[in-house]
Amino acid sequence: MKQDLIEELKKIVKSKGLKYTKQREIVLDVIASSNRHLDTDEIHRLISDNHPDEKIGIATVYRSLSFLEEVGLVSSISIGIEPKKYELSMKEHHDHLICQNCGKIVEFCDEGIEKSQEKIAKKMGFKLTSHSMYLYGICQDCR
Amino acid sequence: MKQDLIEELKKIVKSKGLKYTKQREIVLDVIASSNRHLDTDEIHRLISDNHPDEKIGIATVYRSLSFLEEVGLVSSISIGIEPKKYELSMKEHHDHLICQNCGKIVEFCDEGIEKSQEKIAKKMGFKLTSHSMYLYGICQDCR
DNA sequence: GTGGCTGCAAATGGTTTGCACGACC
DNA sequence: GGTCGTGCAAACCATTTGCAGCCAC
Repeated sequence: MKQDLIEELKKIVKSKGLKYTKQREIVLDVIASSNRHLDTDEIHRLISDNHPDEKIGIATVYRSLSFLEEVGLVSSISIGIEPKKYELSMKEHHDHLICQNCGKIVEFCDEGIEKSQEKIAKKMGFKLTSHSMYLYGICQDCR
Repeated sequence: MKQDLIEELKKIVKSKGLKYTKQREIVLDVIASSNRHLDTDEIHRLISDNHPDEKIGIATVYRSLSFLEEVGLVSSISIGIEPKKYELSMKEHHDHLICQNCGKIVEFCDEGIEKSQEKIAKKMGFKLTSHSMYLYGICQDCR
């Protein structure tokens, strides 16, 4: 599955007449390998940890993240005072529950909600392409 | 309703032993008066427009926004490269359908989805306070 | 070979902070 | 009167950018 992502990246890069680089692959790999949402700093740190042989400048991390987000492989979001966090966007679809106190993000997927969304879109004459949903609240640990 | 917010703000401020100031009221008022999500710049600009008599430094805008967010009167979010945007968190709830072609935004509210959200939150141990949902697609006129 | 990409360091610009004055309780 | 809040400008710092060398194609 991580391999699929890399193939996807290669395809995108080629179709745009751009270059495939180890750096872009590593940034994507780090995000794909994490089961959490990562902020820029964590991503940079994880690269040093997981790929000690490679040296990737912070500027390249930023450039890669922008690139990956622009082509739709990753997406980012920032809630309240939390720093911007990145995650894979091709990951099986999911929505988010966010604790307003500790910033914890829990992912979930609900068939019923997906169906309702389609129904509403149709009623309004929209052809849906994607969506994002964020539920805010206080998690068990913070109450 | 805007009056209710101001009362709420006065109560919060008093309960914390802090001071009630015109500036905090104006920042809250500007956000409450808008039907869109506003970024910091727009908020600062709107203050100059709607309250030409008052001069509020940008630093105060930031401090007021942090304060209002901290006490839960407003909330902020940033998705992708979009700048951080603020909105009332107590506002009557609604969701959004956005046309990716012409930018049209249609608001709606669906009872079924709200119910499903509550159900999920409960299952995950969250106490919900609010949520935001954005459906992206192409509207009838643009097809 | 050539254009895009990287690393470095400098520049940028949005956000925060220190301080003295003014406003609120 | 004593604090807290504000305005201003300087400080900060995460992010972006310019440039020379490097690498993928």
